[in-house]
Amino acid sequence: MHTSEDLAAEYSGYLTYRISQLSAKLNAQANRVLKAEFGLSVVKWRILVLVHNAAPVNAAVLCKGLSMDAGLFSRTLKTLVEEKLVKISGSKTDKRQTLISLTKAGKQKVQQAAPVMAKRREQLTDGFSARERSELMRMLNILDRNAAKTI
Amino acid sequence: MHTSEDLAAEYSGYLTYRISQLSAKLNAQANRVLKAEFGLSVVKWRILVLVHNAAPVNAAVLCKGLSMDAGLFSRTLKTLVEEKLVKISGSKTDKRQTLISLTKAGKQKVQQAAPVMAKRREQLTDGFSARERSELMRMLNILDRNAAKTI
DNA sequence: ATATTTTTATTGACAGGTCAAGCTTTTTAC
DNA sequence: GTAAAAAGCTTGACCTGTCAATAAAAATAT
Repeated sequence: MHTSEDLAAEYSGYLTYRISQLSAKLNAQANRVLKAEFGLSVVKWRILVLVHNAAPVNAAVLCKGLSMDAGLFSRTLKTLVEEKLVKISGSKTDKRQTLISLTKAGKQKVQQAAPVMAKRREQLTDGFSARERSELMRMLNILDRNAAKTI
Repeated sequence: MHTSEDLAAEYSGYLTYRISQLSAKLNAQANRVLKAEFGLSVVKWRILVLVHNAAPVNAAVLCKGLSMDAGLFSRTLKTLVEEKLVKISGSKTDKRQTLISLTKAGKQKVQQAAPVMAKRREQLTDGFSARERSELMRMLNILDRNAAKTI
């Protein structure tokens, strides 16, 4: 008879599964921190960060930049507007677009959360040398490229 | 004004984001292949593989082995039973448990899909030396451990 | 100029996944 | 031996994320 540890060990050789597990863990954790301390979700946080660095910017640019689904973006943006963290205005040059920027409260939120999230990222690679860190990034790049052409 | 490429490049230094993106990409791809060729999902596939290697086994062991939510597992198992890929029977020794094993059709499905999925995993690390492959696994282990204690 | 195609954004429908409540059975503590 | 706690599983409610359909505006082609 197998124990759950046996099975976990067996499955852990599956790279795709490993990555999926790690991603889920990191995501759940980030969501917990963001919600508890700032009332945010990961999706909201990502949008806020990009808007902070690029405002005023339209939805299509953000969606592509984040590889985010347009529907998810649209709905999340709506709640961010309701929460008065971002504000939108119609573009003069293209009436389809809505230009997005942060409100004062939105900027404050980003400035509060940024150091916490940065620290979290640093802790994640605790024990990595600078060389290993860049090696990891290089490997992720290759995996990403291979994933694009897989099957 | 920023382009979506600018934003993507900017955000790509965020390790957690990179991992999340890669994971989503791999997951979507696996789902496409599994659905198109075998009528499966990733969740179903993972369950089938573990049951194949460990049957007869109960739900709790599989859930822990896959770090899967018990609710999701229960519902997915139900459809696998309806699809006649797995069969369940009550345990003699513990009346709470249901023992899970594959039907003949379930075994066939695993045997058909296994090589396809194995090839996919191999392609993913195309260009990696054996050393790099194990180095990647080592790094993922560290990330996983660090994630456990982060914030 | 006008017709066609593409882009931008929103919406509805649905599958994937999480969380808490509840029920039965087993284990633990006294 | 019985009460309390924990384990195994299911279900309901709910949130996230994906996909297809739609509508308006802009770009392109002829």
